[in-house]
Amino acid sequence: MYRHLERRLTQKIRDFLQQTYSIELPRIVIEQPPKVEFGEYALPLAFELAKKLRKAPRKIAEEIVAGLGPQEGFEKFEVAGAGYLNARVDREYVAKALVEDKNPEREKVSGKVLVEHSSINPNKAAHIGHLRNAILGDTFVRLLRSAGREVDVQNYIDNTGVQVADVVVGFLYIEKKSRTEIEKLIAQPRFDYYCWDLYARVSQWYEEASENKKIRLKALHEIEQGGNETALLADLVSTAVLRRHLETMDRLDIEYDFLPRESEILRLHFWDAAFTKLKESGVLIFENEGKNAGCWVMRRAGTSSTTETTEIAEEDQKVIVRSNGTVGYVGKDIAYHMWKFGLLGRDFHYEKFYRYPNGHDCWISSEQGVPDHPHFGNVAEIYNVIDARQSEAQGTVIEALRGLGHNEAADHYTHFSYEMVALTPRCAADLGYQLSEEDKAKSYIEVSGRKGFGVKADDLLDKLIASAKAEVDSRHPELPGCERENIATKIAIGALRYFMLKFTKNSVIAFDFKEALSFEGETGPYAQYAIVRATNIFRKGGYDIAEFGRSLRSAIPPEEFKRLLTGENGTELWELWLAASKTAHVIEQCLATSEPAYLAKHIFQTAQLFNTFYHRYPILTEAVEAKKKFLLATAFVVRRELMRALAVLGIQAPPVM
RNA sequence: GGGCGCGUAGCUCAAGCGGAUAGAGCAUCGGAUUUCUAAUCCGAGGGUUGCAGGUUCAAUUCCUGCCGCGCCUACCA
Repeated sequence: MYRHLERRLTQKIRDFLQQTYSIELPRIVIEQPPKVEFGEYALPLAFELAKKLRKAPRKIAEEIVAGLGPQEGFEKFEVAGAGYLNARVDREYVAKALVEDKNPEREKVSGKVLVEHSSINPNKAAHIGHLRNAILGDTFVRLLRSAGREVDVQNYIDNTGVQVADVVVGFLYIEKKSRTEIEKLIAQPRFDYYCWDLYARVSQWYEEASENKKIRLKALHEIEQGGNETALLADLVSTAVLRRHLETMDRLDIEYDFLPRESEILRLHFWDAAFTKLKESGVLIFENEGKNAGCWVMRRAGTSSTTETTEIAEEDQKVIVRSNGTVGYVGKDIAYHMWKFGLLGRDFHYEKFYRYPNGHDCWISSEQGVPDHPHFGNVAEIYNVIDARQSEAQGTVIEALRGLGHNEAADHYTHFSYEMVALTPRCAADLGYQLSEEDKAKSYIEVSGRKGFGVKADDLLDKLIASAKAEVDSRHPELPGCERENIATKIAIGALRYFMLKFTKNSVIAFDFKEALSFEGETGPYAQYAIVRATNIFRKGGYDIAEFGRSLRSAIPPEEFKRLLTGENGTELWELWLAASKTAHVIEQCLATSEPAYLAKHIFQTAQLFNTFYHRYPILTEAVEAKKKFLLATAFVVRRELMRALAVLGIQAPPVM
């Protein structure tokens, strides 16, 4: 509703400026006044116009106010401060629309969106850094879907890289395990934990003797080649770990539609198709001299050519194809992204891989595939949720697309970049790691899978559930065990997802158990609790919520809204209604800036307002029937909007807390 | 060396492409008719927004220079 009125206001001002001054402003800035007493929208446009019109800002604002005339949904316009144009909405109008829950139809944006997130190396358990990626990605998917976009979710699996090779080397050369023994291990719960430790040991083992590193290289080649025992084991291990990753993410209600694997990119020769096009278009250049002699190189993203020649300075070169003819990671990524946009002329084969409890199937790439499958790829727009360290590589892929002449694809390629999750020195010490003096002085320490240094996703989730469970047990001993477990799980997910979303993307999260395990203050459970409180009001009062919602349209006469939402107390209540009206507006803002944190903040603020309201107004004991109805309507609308917004963050409120 | 990002309360973070008195949570201290469950609420203290200039009616925000920190900068993936 808020968003709807804002658009209307923008249009109105545009028309007015055009008619009165024949001025067209490229952008009409609309802000929110610091206090609701000043109105709901503030426009500083008079300051901007002052120079053009050679008049005092205040004077201009006065002219605009005088000339605007009435507008549906608005009460009035006024001049404030040195020349702000403030708009007051018609509170009755907004409240009525909220009660009726009619959403003004938005313009449909067509074209499929592809979001790639998670992309965890399938060689060890997922850790908190992966959680941030997956939660950000999944939330962005939910934001897009709530805005009516059609979205495919992909999780890229690098199953032929060194990291998988390392674990296979560990099984074969350190533990000397047979295939049957490995299969037995896979059948055990949390095979990914086993690999976590083994991976750390292998990394150590490489340091011990240089010939060990040669074994690694041999294993890597065998895996890339395929059709041998090492490759078979790599597939066995990586598939098992991948399955574990899907299970872990499923605990957080994160699902994928398709898992493209590097093994198919290799074996279906995606690179060959891309290589031809890249050579033809001159994106790739064969280097004859210098340290990169014999390689196919391209210009690194962010470096600009100083001369008009095709030569690239050596330090600006990015090797795509090595002198031995093998292609590196970026090259495969270019081919993969050409496929995403339907520009490669090749496709994967597909088969089903994982079925979620709700019946949704997750597909995986394969060499053979099944005849009947959904179509992936060939989309209009893509978002890659990949951490900030990869921004140069991402930029290089975009530049390659541009070089191939696919500017439109490049324009619709978004690197959804975010910063890493690190550990506070205290947290690292709690986990039992020896810290150097240098590390202790740092504000945070980077996690390292290679060193086995980090917090595993499942461990964190287990801890959160246990901690929530203890609280639920003491509060609701009367409930059956499975229900308490259910509630604790919802609270744990709420806490974890909110924790990962409340920071803006480009701030490094210094992870700390105390903060992450907190259920008080700015946390997911705080917002869930507000919803539970609203639910309790209806339950205790003997109302059926759904039925109450249906009866609401006719229950309160419009003039009652006007009366109860004005005056000093009314304005306080109005702030809550106003917050509830902003869901669509905030979602739109999150999408425009690729920043889910705005929605998290908004939910928290709304929950805060609700809790204040809850304390100030005892509803069920309210003697005046009309006022009671209105207060119930307030609780109903806020509850509905909070649930809606939390659902977009992938958080559900439990029935009781 | 070059590129990108960051520096805001004791701590962790906000602040809508420059806007009105820079806001939250945690921590600390002091309070809340035993109520629609306190996973809550109210209040207090705490700031020269790293430093120095510049642009502007207006700078935490933009520009320049310093200081400090992080990441990237492999014929590894």
